[in-house]
Amino acid sequence: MTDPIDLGAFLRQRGHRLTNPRRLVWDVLGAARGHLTAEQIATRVGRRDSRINLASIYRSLTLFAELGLARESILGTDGAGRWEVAHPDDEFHLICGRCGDVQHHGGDLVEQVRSHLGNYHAFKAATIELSVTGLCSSCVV
Amino acid sequence: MTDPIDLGAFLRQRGHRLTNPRRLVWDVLGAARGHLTAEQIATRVGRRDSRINLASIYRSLTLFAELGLARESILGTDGAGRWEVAHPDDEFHLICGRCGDVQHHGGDLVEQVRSHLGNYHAFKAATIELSVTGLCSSCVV
DNA sequence: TAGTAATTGCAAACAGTTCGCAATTACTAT
DNA sequence: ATAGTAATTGCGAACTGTTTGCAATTACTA
Repeated sequence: MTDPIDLGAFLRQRGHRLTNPRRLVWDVLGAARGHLTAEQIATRVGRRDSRINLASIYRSLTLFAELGLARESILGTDGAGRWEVAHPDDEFHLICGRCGDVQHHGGDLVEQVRSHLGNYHAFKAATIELSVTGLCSSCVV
Repeated sequence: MTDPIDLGAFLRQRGHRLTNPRRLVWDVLGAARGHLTAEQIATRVGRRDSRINLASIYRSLTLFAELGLARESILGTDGAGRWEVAHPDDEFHLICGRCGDVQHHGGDLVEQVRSHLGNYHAFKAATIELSVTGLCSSCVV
């Protein structure tokens, strides 16, 4: 649980408005424990206000990403973007090939990767997208 | 440079046929130094035989992937798949945010990641997709 | 060389996302 | 509280990347 942000103030400070679509998308994103596709977000938002359009979901997500509030990653090869509340960069994704679930993991792994890149490859990493497909502990049987 | 494969024999052994689209896609893929989108492959194949359809490019690529000859990865957020000749899993991608180029790198980094996952997360990794966005040495200035 | 099943080209379908525009709405300054 | 104004929405239509159905073609086998 990170600090609850005052979304209205945050947006207004940057010249944006707090609207219903944005509030609901933000709520859904915050309540989700994992990654959500735009479609999933739309469904959950729609349960609360069915008038909200899919295009507005995308627009909200794009805005949140620009403001650093949310994050998109392309996980797996199904071509759909998954969204989540922005988290520090030092996390990676474990995608179970059987149950399809996406787990987050923190720790020093990504930091190791970052220093390796700097030391051996003279590459200044901005974002590190580390996605691993495999079998999670409950599926490996 | 890996061993030049006899594509015809390889395919026939597995009950497939060597066709013009497949040969040309394979040639293009082998001649490319980096990742190619399906569109790029289609353009290059088209220079050699303009009758070849985009759908056949996709079908060839899909087949090659199933047979382990080629590999798709979703790099960046533009949503387009990039294809390349299959390489051992222990490589990672450095995507330069300025010049847009994609570099391959081998080494022990991916192996470190794999063992970390096994040791600390009980996760049996199948494919490791490690993509890093940042600034490459010539762009970091 | 003929037979047959795999493969192609084409066009149409599809999924996910973006865009143009008129109608609406949140905020600002009275 | 209210009116004004620019940001934002909903809608549908466009767009990109990819897949699919099907008749015509083609590579392999015998």
